[in-house]
Amino acid sequence: MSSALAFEPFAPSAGRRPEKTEAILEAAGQLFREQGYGAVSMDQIARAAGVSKATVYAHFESKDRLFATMIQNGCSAYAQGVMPALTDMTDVRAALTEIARGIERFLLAPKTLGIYRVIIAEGPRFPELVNAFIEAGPLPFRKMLAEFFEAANRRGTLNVPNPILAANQLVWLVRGPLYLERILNISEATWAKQDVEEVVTSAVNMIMKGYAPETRD
Amino acid sequence: MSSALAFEPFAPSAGRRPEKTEAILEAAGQLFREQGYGAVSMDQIARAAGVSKATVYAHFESKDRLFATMIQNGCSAYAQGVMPALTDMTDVRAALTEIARGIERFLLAPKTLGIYRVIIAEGPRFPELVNAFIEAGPLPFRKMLAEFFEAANRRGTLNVPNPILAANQLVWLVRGPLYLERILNISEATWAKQDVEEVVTSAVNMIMKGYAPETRD
DNA sequence: GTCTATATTGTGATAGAC
DNA sequence: GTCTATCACAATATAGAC
Repeated sequence: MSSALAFEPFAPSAGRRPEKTEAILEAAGQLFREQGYGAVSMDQIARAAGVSKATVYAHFESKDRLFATMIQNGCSAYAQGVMPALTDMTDVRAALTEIARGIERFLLAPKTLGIYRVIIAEGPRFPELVNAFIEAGPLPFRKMLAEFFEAANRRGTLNVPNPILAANQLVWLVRGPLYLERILNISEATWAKQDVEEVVTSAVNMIMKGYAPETRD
Repeated sequence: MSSALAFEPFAPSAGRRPEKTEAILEAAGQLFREQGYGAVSMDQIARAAGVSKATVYAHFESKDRLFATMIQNGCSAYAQGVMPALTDMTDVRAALTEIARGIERFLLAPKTLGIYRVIIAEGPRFPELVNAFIEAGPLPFRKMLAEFFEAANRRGTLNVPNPILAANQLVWLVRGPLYLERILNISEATWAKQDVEEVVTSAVNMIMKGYAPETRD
């Protein structure tokens, strides 16, 4: 029923109207991200896209394939949106703060969290999808951050023995304190929420102090 | 179809065999955690538990209710297993290391991650379940860690302006670098995995340096 | 290609014997 | 309470007209 999905970026225009393909993908994406794979029917998708169910099947051979294509689409956006411009390296604190804000803006955005939700949920059933997701998003992002730390090492502005680990730490120092409350939509009454600015500032401080060049220990 | 679930710890022995209740819950728990709510049928659960489907319905009035009870069960285990004994406070580094190891052992265990997977996946459909989960697990754990940092403040061994934030940071400094690779079962080839000991040691270092008492900045 | 109407399978839930 | 056999329905997928 699954497990044999190809991952071309989706070949358009074999006679099909691109506008409808787009509408179907967008509707499916929103529904899947909000409600998950199992809870969404092809009828709902067709209705939300303003087409008939048969048309959906003319564009995508199965629900599995539509789901896979939607994730692929999201990953492309992920890979693009997640790459901030790291031009200015003169002020490390400023650069780290910029990166931290980018992490908050993108990795904690509802759309990104929706993709995470559905990838985590359906990962066991779609192993190839997990790999495609990792390679399109987290992996290049982690690499880019590691390169930032390596550059700081060369300049002597930081002392980072394991840049990959430091990249993960920075991501999760920002993301972690806000992750649960956002991906689970926790009510304010239940869970005292964290202040975004404080999370960002503190994360930058932790990295600066933890990897300060004049370490005596 | 959902949204009105009560959350008593499940009243047993209204004539039902406790052993079968247990078998059903265990089978359902494992299947739900591994495959998610939608992908598991009541037939599968009955077969895995070694009973008939009608028996499952004699013990649990619906699939929703069975799911909710299973999550509740998992949360109790969560609340118990997650609370380490924080007796010795003389050596802060040793205490932090012990806590960090506990985080790795419990919050990254397959069973815990399975509960997270299914909670994240079905959260939007079961809001009450999310609250119950938060109050049974993450909330008391965060509070306990925050109290640890407050105690360290009083002793002067650490200087932590926001103990709740610090608690989140410690959790995610350990959990974050290992989270994706474990909850998504990423293959070694795709994602260079982190070394557990290094993650733990570095997390403790970050906290110690970031919240050292003699801060000059 | 796109629609309406339909075939078919799987699944949540139940009736009735013991 | 537990089983076998069955219902009722929803959802994936398709046939056939245009």
